Amino acid sequence: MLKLTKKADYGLMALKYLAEHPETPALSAKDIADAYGIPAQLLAKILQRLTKTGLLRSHAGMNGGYALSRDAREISAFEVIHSIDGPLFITSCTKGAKGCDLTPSCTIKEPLARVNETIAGVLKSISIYDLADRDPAKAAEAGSSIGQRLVTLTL
Amino acid sequence: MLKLTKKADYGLMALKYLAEHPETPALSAKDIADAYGIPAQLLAKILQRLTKTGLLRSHAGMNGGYALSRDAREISAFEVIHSIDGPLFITSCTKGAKGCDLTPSCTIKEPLARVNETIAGVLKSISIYDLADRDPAKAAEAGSSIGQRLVTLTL
DNA sequence: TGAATCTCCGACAGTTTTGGTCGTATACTA
DNA sequence: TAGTATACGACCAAAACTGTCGGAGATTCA
Ligand code: FES
Ligand code: FES
Repeated sequence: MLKLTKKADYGLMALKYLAEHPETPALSAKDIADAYGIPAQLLAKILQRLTKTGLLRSHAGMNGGYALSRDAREISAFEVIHSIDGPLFITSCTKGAKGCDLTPSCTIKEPLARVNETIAGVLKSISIYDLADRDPAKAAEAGSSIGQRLVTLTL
Repeated sequence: MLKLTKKADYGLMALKYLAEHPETPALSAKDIADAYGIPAQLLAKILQRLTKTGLLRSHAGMNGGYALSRDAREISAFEVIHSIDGPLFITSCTKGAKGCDLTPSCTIKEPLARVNETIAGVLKSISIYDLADRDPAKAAEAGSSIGQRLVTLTL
């Protein structure tokens, strides 16, 4: 139904939270989970996956936790979603592993792949920083035009 | 996982097929299903839904079947997907019925809604006609630049 | 040393969503 | 009236998603 999983949602929330607390050296999974009221163990697993893909840096032991491995501006929503939900593909037949059974007959795939790319492009153009709360003052100062991105779809 | 359902896929295929056969007054669900090798009964249900939402016109009885209710250029992929998969979109908490349980804490929803809108825009800018096979000659003549759409994302 | 805190990781059950089937009622044509 | 085709709802099986548990390793601090 073209919606991202709750896990990816949680992951984005967590990264956003980390981006909003750059001063702290690390935040534990429980800290973040409590902040949003989401299952701690589940979030832990999500953060672990994000660590494995290099978006986060982890530190065990007391006062340990997770921290962004790069600047929030350098982490795209696409990377997060991709890390958690795996390769992102619109077409129900994931071309990755094995082609769809009815690949020969279906000629719809190619144009949809373009759409897919476009959506990926949109997601790639959004960084965690974009998601994080800006100063209300800043938002007011800039009026409504906080940011704009142009995406081209070639079909 | 951000992928559209097989049903929507089937629906798009079927419409594309209808768009490619404008001469025939109507095509039965079985005809189309056979052409692509997809379950006939399932496709029938899909076409019925598309009929109910006004994208198709149906006709029972012998030599009956389905036909596009408008020009293929006037039917967007968005409409098809929306008809089949229901009000779609990104955020795991469907704002439609009832807000998510943790709506207050989650500040990530608004920016994602913009992304959502952008994707919807992409889908809306694509018509069944765009999906249908063009004459190979035509494609060659026009070179690679068959069509381009611009989508703006405001965040 | 050892207790406390935290990450790491696989396995597992409960629920929801999908994909697909069946049976039947209805509409239209010849 | 027989044959074809849509309309619709109930139903089921398989897959995906969400969330939980239990244990194993790191790290810090007393
Ligand atoms: S559905 Fe698999 S190739 Fe189109
Ligand atoms: S997950 Fe429900 S409001 Fe964000």
